[in-house]
Amino acid sequence: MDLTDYHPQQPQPLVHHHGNYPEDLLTLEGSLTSQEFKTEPDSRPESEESCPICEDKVSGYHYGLLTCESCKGFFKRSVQNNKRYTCAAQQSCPMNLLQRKRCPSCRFQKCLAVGMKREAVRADRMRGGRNKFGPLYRRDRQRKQQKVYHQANAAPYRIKMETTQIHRPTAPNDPHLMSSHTSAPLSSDAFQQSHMYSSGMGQLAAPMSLDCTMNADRVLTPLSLPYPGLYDRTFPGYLQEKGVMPLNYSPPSTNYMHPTPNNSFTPKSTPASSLCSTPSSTTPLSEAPTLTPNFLSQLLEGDQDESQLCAKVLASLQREQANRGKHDRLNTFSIMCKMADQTLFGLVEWARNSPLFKELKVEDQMVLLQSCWSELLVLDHLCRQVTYSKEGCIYLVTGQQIEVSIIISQAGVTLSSLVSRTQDLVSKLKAFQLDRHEFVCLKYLVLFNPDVKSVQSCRQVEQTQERVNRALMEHTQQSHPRHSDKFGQLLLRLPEVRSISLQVEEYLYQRHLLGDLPCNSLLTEMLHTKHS
DNA sequence: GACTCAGGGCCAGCA
DNA sequence: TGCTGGCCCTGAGTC
Repeated sequence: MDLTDYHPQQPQPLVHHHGNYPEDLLTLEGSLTSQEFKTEPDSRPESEESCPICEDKVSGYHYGLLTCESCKGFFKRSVQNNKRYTCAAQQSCPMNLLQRKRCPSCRFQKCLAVGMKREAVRADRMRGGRNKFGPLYRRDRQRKQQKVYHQANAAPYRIKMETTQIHRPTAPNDPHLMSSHTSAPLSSDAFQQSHMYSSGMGQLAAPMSLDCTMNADRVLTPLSLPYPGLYDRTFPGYLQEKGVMPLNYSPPSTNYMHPTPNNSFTPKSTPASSLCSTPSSTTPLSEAPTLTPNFLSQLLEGDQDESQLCAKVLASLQREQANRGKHDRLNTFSIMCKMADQTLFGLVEWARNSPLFKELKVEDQMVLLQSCWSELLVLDHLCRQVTYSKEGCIYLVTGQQIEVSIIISQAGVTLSSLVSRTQDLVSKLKAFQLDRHEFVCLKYLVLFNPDVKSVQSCRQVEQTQERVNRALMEHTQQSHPRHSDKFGQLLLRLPEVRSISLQVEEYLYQRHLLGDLPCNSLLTEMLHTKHS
């Protein structure tokens, strides 16, 4: 599937799926009865794993993940020869061992979607040696080993969530899960055992055919968290996902309404691709001409593709689920972490691919990213809300919306205030008609922070920040000449972003200390680095 | 220094 | 003729 040519109007699932994704991973059909992920639990050893692209036998780690030899070669040739494929069909061709040759476009897009990395293909074509993804591969292996261990040890503590969902008055195919289900009485399900979910998220989760299990750590974890639900406030998307998107998560395919960037709702469109879609006259994103188009274009270059991120998250969750037994699914908090982790990976990738960022020393790159990762995550969430969310709702990276009022009504004091705080920020940014240029500038301003300790090329960082600052100022002046204060107003929002992000970090760190965070995640590494 | 393993190259087979 | 995919080579990292 060629994402650049993606047609949102096509009647596709919420998240366009690639090839042979299990149908019910992506639809809500039979959510109560088909909660079980149809993919067979995969307990096979790594060597027998199937390629995430074509299901052929995996031959090792290639360009970022375990793939077969054939997809390795295909990906290498495609990148090296700078191939531009076009899909003759609907950019959703099935991809398996027999059909992988039929559509190189969809094959290549699937390679990217599941996480193969262009940058792992060496530009200098040097042979041999190890690549820079060594730690990533190690982490992946550790995670797999952990899964095996987990499967062997966690079973006795599991509490199936389905038992409490069975009685929910939930229309399985109802796309408006959040709104139509959130009013359902909160079952006394295992959610409530969790401080994480105690603020009503279980309720939100339930309608989404939550099939999460309670792992040993969840059951045994003390309920007294210093910041219950903070994560939810700051990452409402993830919060919803934790209920909304268990690994057998099935985005509604039939009636689900995908918002277009102008906040209207269009049935069955794909919001994910719209971030990078051609700006329309009604779209706040990317609509304004700029005084510094080249520089702004440079900033926008390599900006994350929402649809790819979406597909990546789904693919990652699917793989995770496939590697687990059906009684050993990730709990919702783990799913949230997984999503945050994937989003973070995307943000790190975005930064590392940025020409401006590449100019910095690697040490400086690391220090800067370690300093601002949580702010980038918050900004990412805010942008998603400004771009796609319906009034009074929170938009998930998975394309679904959840009513804020429901969260607040069920949440504790801290959570409620945080949700309100985040939503206030969203409202302000919406009022400013924050466009994509401005959003990217804010990300760069956060990233290029010369005040970060131990940055060696402080001057360089400062100059870049000033440059972005100027570009943002000029852009806001041109795009909103009547709103002369917009530039200043946007900058004034950054401290609030910072504040929220710090609370998120604090919350996550507390959960980490309680052993709730998945090991070997980028998220954990970032938290560790900052607290060490 | 041997081993590991991931990226690159080669080339027969195929459409 | 160009693409595919299996096999082998290479060399940085690890033990």
